[in-house]
Amino acid sequence: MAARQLYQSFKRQGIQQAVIQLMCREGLASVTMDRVAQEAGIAKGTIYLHYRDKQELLDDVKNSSLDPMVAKMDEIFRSDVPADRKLQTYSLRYLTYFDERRDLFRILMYEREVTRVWSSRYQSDRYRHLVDGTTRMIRDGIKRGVFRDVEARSVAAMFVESNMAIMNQRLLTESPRPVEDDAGLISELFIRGLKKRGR
Amino acid sequence: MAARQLYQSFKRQGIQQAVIQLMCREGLASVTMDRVAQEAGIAKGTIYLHYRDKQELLDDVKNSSLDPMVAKMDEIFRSDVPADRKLQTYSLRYLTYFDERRDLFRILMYEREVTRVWSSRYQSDRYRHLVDGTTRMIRDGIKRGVFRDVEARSVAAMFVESNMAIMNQRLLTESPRPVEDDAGLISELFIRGLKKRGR
Amino acid sequence: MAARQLYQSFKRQGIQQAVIQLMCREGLASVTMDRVAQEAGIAKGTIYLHYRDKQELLDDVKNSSLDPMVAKMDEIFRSDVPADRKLQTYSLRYLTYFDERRDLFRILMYEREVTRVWSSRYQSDRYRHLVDGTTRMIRDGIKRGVFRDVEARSVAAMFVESNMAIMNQRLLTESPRPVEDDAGLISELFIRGLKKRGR
Amino acid sequence: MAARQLYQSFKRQGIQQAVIQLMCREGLASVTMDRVAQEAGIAKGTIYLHYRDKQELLDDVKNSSLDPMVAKMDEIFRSDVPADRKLQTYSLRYLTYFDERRDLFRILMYEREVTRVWSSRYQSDRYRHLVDGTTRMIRDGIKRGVFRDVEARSVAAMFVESNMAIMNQRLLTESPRPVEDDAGLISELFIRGLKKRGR
DNA sequence: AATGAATGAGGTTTCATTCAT
DNA sequence: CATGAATGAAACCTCATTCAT
Repeated sequence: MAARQLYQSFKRQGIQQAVIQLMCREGLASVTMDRVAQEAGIAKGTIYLHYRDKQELLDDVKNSSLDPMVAKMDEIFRSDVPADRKLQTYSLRYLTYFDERRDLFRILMYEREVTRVWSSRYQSDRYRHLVDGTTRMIRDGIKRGVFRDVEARSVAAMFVESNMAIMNQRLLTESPRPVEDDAGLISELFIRGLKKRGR
Repeated sequence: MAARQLYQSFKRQGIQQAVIQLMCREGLASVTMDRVAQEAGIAKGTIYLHYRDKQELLDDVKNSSLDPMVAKMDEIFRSDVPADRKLQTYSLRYLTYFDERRDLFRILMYEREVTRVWSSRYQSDRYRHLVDGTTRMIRDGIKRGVFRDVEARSVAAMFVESNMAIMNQRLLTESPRPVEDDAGLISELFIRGLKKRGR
Repeated sequence: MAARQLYQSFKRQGIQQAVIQLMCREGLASVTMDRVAQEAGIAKGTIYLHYRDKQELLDDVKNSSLDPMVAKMDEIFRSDVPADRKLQTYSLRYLTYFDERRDLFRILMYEREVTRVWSSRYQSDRYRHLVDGTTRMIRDGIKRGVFRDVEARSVAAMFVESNMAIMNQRLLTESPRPVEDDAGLISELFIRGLKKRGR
Repeated sequence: MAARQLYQSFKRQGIQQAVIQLMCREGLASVTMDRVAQEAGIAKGTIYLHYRDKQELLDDVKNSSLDPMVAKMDEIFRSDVPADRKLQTYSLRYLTYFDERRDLFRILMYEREVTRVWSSRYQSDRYRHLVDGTTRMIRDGIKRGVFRDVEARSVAAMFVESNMAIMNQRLLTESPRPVEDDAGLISELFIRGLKKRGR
């Protein structure tokens, strides 16, 4: 049984890899079930043994590409450091994650044909999860007197989006400046903005 | 001559309306050239007298929906008020614009099939235009001693994206709180973050 | 009345010219009624005042391009010189005619898209006319004892086609040899082939 | 493997047959991918498993109809008989080939809409191949003293085209005379024309 | 006589999905 | 489990022709 699961998982990974290769090499327009099967070295019908339909496959690729990032952020949320330190770490790890997968995400996010794959990030569980974690983080900062009293959820959304903004700018820049600089810029701005007056 | 232009423009509006109706009612997947023609009450071929192809039509819908917003922001950039005041006005007008077209944009931005219509907003002229204007605004604030010395372009990107973030949150919320509250939140955060120390 | 006719004829020439320009410049695929009207500087509907439909227009272009050639050959048929001399003149004038319109006919005859315009040359009146004239010419030669007794019509067909063959070879050759050489080759071959034994 | 190939070939033949049936019965205008599929009793999409596009299908029909003829002529070129005898055999076999497929070629060659299928025969490999073979044949005849010294290539082109001319005349004639007569006429003409003087 | 906007039938091609082997 | 040939709905686009002005 466990063996079965493992095998399934292994097969799915091969198919996902094929999709990613194809997307990176030729754009989403080339990601047809035919081409995916060909690239994965299996028959077209076999894909349907692992995925109900194409959408499920693409969603799986999406999730597999971003879940590790969310896990990394979760680690930060759970870590035992001051809230302002967490903000700094979040920005640094977030930007670094996309930096290390530049080739994949540059295509995933900007190729015109790809965009449709992504359901709006704003209503996605993943986005909400990041905002939720950040919200708790900020509330914790407020409770501990590190931050002043603000509407935590809205600020969290802005923080998450600001990191996205810079991540996007970096992906679009041929040679972005050191990741530490950008991460520092974001976190400093928010830390200042959240600082209690007179402190 | 002018009459011809006017007529053309009138016809194009009718087609755009058909696209918007269709998108709102049934999602972008239903926006086929056949359906658009049917909805507009004209023949399929007639659309092609006004638009070279489907992409051009969709782009036109996109532009017609957002250009007025950009124009509004431009007014702010050109206005003669202090930079911090401009930030406040930007947020208020920006959020209000989308509030007033909730029905259109809720669908334009979240229907899975629609997304592809939008070339990535991060590399679009419109996005760049907003960031450019905001950058000049911030630089002006720095020069006049209203803001401390920061990397204006990055902060501008964050400000623009933060407004997008809140706009998105509002669209997704059934009954969002007063637009003034959210606008105030964003601008206050950035004004604080940009304030000169000791001031 | 005569003025009306003249005007009609003038208009038709303009349209024909447009077709020829278009075919030479962009290939038959670009010869749509829209483009023809545009090229001729008139409205699309106006073409239909002069031609029942597109086929009639194309046929007119075809005829206008080849009728002068047939007329030239007719002159030869009617001329008062020995049959063998006529064969020589036919070849020379025929090849020269196409030489002088190389640009037009190279496209008219070899561009894949153009071919369909031509109804088979073998059943065309023009082809038959040439074969008929040549047949009479050969029969005359036989009657006058210049040629031996052969099935005139078949030989005529071969002669006409042989001239076509060489014409085609010349059109396809970048720098064909002197037209006199090729014309001489054809006529000499047939004159020999038709010569009475022992002569 | 061999079985797969055989099956593919079998399927393609079915599709070709459908095209031919359709062309013969209703003209090329009726040869749409829809009708072909219907006639072949398969789905439209299935055709595209065998042919990249319509052009490839039509080319295949063309080639399959004419390749056997070229093969027959090649046999003659390779045979070990005197050059003048080869000319006779060429004409006889050539005319016979088209006689036996009268129904197909009468439509393939004269239906107005069909013509476009044929890229100009003058620049086609097939035409060149025939002219090449005939050229070698004539050169051989010259070398062996059967023919006088002529520009072999031009004469070959004329011979090939003359056979075409008669073939065409026969297709257009309801009841052509015996094929031996026409074949004899052509070969005799050329043999005489190529004969060394005084022989 | 001239215009040119409107028509809409008709064409080619793609590709996710199924199912018999 | 795996295969891959077959399907057929559906999409986009063209362009000859008409007709009200």
